[in-house]
Amino acid sequence: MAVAGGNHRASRGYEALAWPPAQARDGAALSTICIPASSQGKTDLQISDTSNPMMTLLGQFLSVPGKLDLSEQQLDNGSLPTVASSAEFHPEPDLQGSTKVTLIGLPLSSWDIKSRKPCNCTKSQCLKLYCDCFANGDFCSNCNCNNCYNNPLHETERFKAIKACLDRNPEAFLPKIGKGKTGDIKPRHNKGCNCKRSGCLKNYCECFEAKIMCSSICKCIGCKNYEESPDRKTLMNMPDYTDIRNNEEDNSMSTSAFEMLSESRKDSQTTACISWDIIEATCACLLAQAEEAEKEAYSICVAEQMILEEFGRCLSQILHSEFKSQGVKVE
DNA sequence: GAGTTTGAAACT
DNA sequence: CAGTTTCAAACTC
Repeated sequence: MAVAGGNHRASRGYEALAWPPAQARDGAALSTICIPASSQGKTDLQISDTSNPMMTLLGQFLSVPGKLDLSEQQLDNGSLPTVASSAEFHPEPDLQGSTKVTLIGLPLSSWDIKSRKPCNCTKSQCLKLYCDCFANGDFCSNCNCNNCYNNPLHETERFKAIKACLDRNPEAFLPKIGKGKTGDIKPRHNKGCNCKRSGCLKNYCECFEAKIMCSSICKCIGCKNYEESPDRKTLMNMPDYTDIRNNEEDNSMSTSAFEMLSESRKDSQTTACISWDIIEATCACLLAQAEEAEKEAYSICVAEQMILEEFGRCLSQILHSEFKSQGVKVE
């Protein structure tokens, strides 16, 4: 997910969105976002400040169950609503362990779901991207990890870790496998791999692991993971690799989950969905701003402005991701 | 199951 | 930004 933070503050679109509005800077209470649960698992947001075009726009884009109420007091004392503890946060019953969307609200591909395995982290506390659970935006569940902080009992630490990851890389939680350039049929790794010794024909290679070819953006050395590679063809003829061949057939029909989602979203205009992890990450960013303001002993007014500005950046990034996934160019 | 290899992520 | 270290998964024996 591309929630803004750190060096990402001058993000594209932020200025154009003109957030926060002037009237929100003079000590007014923070806007409240109420997200009523629905039997279908999602519904439109109810925005308390409907006179605010940004909030209205948010309401059009966000569609999640539960209720998230960001009050001034909560931000002041750091008691942001959390999945585990907040009396004002009512998640769906299957929130944990069965999240089927990524941090930017995209459904997990079949590959993502299939690859969901218990982690074995020992040193990272499951709060770094080394941990697949954390990287996928999930809590650890039925894992074999030690000293795990990637759970509802350590949400403060988890928020901070998410914030730190997003500061380093605003796209840290975006799916690694994307659609590629406009017009491309097959998916490709968004960053490309950097393999040196595996020939990109072992699961060490993220491209190979995702059952896709390496592309021009890969920086691999001695790559054998390309269409006409003899080594790759030999490998594909081995019995254990039937699923890779099937995956290629799927790709050739241009029906990846990612593309299907994009197409369905185009049809539905502005309907979209974000995960709890987006909300968590956004809260983490807001909390960080509140903590910074407190640390610097800023006035409540300034603190509110900082938080609102951060909120605006988060919204900007969420919308950017949304536009990007729908193929809408926003500059 | 233990040890080794690998490359992404994190750090300097 | 490049080089180094850390980390956990993949792999080998």
